[in-house]
Parts: sequence; C-alpha cells; structure tokens
Amino acid sequence: MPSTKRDQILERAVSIASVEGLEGLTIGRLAKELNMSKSGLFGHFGSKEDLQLAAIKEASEIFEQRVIAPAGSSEAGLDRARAITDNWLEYLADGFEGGCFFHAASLEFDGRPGRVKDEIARVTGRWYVVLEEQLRRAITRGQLASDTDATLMAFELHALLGEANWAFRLFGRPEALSRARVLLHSKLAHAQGAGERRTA
Amino acid sequence: MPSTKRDQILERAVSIASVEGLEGLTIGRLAKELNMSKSGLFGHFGSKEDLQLAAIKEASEIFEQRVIAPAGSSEAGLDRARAITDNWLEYLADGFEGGCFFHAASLEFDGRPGRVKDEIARVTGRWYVVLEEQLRRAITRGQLASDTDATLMAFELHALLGEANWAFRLFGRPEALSRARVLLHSKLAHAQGAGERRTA
DNA sequence: CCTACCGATCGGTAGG
DNA sequence: CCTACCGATCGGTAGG
Repeated sequence: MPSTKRDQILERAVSIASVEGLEGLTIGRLAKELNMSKSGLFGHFGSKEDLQLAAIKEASEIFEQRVIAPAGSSEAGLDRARAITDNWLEYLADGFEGGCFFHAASLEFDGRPGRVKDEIARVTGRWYVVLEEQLRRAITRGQLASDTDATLMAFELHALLGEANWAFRLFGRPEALSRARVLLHSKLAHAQGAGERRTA
Repeated sequence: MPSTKRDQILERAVSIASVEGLEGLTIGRLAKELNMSKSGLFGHFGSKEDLQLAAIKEASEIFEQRVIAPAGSSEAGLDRARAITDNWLEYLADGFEGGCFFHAASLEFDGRPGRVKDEIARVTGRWYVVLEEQLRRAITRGQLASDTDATLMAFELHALLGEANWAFRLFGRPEALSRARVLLHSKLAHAQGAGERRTA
C-alpha cells in the first residue's frame, strides 16, 4: 500500500507534536511545512481534535512497529520482556524528533478531559499491560522469583523508561539511557527464580 | 511580608500552568481570572517569557517549602532521603491543581531551547542532586550497603516519583501513589548496610 | 492600573 | 485541492 497524502501529513504531524505538543500542533504550521493551504489540509480531518486523534493513532502504529512487534520473535516471558524494554530504549533515543510522543502527550493532556486524553490513556495503558503480562509469564515459567509482584515490577520498569526519556530530553545526556539500561537489565537479568538483587 | 499583587498573580499563574502548560498560560486568560486588564497584568512582567520564568520561580518556592525544607528536620542520610520522598509523594497528591508543575513543564519545554527550558532543567536538576546527596551520606554512614551506586539509586527513586505522577494524573487512580510509596520504602527500608532486596 | 489598539495567528467555513 | 474570509484570541504597545 502506497503512502497516501494523508499518511504524509500525519508523519509530519507526529514529528511536530513530539516537539511542540499536541496543542502546539497547529493546522497553519502543518500546512505551511507541507506547502498546502490550511483548508486543503483540513479536508483530510474534520476538526483539530480529529487531527490530534489521527496523530495519536499514527504514533501508536510507529511504537507498535518499533517496540512491540519485533519483540514477538523472542520467547514469551523474560526474554520478551527484555526485548520490549530494549526496543523501548532505542525508540527513546531516536523514535521521534522531540522525544517520546506519548510521555509528552500524557502530561500535556492529563488535565484536559476529553477524547484525546482518553485515547492517550488507552494506548499507553495497553503497552503497560503488555509488559506486565510478560512479567507474569516469566513468573509462571520460573524465570522470575515466584513471589515477584508483577504489578509492582511493571510499575518499576515503566518508571525507568519514563525517567530515561525525561532526563535524556531535558539534559541532553545519553547517560540517562545507559543508566536505565543497566537498571532494567539488572532487574530482568536472573533466570530460574533467583530474584535477589542489590538496591541499586 | 504581605502577599503582594504580584504574588497573587503568580499563585494563579502556577495553578493554571499546572493544568494548561506554561505555553497554555496566556496573559488574557490569567487577566480575566483575576479581573484585571491584560495590560494591567502585563505591567508586572516584561514579556510572556518573564511571566513563565516568574511562575517557575514561584512553583520552585512552593516545592522547596513543601518537600525540601521540612525534610531538614530529619537526620541527614537515610532518614532525610525518606522524608524527601515522602513529602514528594504528598506534593504529587495535592501540590498543584494539575499535577507536578515541573514534570509537565520538563516535557513541554524539552524541545524548546531557551531560558525557560534552561531554568526548568536547573531547578529540577537541583532537587535531583539533593536526593542523591542524602543517599551518598547514607552510604558513608553505613545506612545503605557500601557498594550502593548513589547515582543509579537516585535515578531509580526519581523514576518512581515521576511514574507516580504520570499514572496518577493520567488514570486518576491513587494506587499509583501507594505503589510508588511501597517501592520507595522498600528501597530505603533497611539500615546498617543490609541492602539485599527482592526485585519487586 | 485602565482603554484602545496593533499585526499575527488561531480553528474553522463558504464557495468553488 | 484552492482563495478568501469569519470571529476570537494571541503577545505586545501607545498613551494616559
């Protein structure tokens, strides 16, 4: 399937939104960057909110392709959890021009109830659950200690990914990514029910 | 010292910005909420950027008062680190109308170079270092294992605070805060060089 | 502190 | 897909 004009528009839209935010993504600016008229661009979407929702869908497909799908070739459980977090870190390093689209969008819209916020929560929540599910399988398979709390561990791993994005983008230093990698690997390292770790 | 008009303006400005973002904080809206004219309000600040910088300063003073200063009465080291993170969680629950001002501002401005971004990075980085410093003292005093990596542990604790804010605001469920509390206490729990912990 | 105003841009529409 | 336009709002200024 060839890339349609709408796809080209959304590709730019997602890139702009990752830098300027989903509200900062204005129709006028998007049109100018694509050498289109505002109304010509507008014809592809019914409203700004629809454009925002379409951008979220486009960004979620990119995330799925880069982070979730490639992990499908790893064995379910600990290996797949590690593949997901490794892919996630790579995506944080170069996935979008302005850093993680969804982390920024979450904090931008958490105080603005509506369809856009709901969709951001739905999509990001889904990936969170995907990761948690692999931890549960790892526990069932004896790859993590049987008393591991999968909910808390998913919270922890997701926290490290968010912190990596925050620190990398705000301070511009790649150590944020390597620190997160060290911690993620440490938490996911030991197979066969080991599970004892240092605090660090 | 009595609360000046400027202080009253900034109080509203910080609350609006926590919900709408620092760019969404418009002079017109702020003036309307305060029953002032735009130009009357503008007289207190030289430009929108100056208003944003003043709002950052105001918010940082609130954070200092609520999170950092009260921890000064706890003994330096592990106790003070725990006091800081406890206060921080309380501040996440009710510090600003729209969630952590600085977490939102960080992700909003990380792609917009300039004085506002620099100031956000400077202020948030300072608190990060304050926490790390207490961990170093805890190690020196034998309250944490001597091979603890303070840099990584500060990264981890700060990650949990950020995750708590993200999840609490996006999904509106207070479990996010209690999960972070459990994990933070677990990591900071054991005195006298213990330091062995479960992954969860 | 105010009224009155500036040019630019916002989301969106009419009409073709 | 376009030009041309709408009312509203943006940051900011002149003048008092």
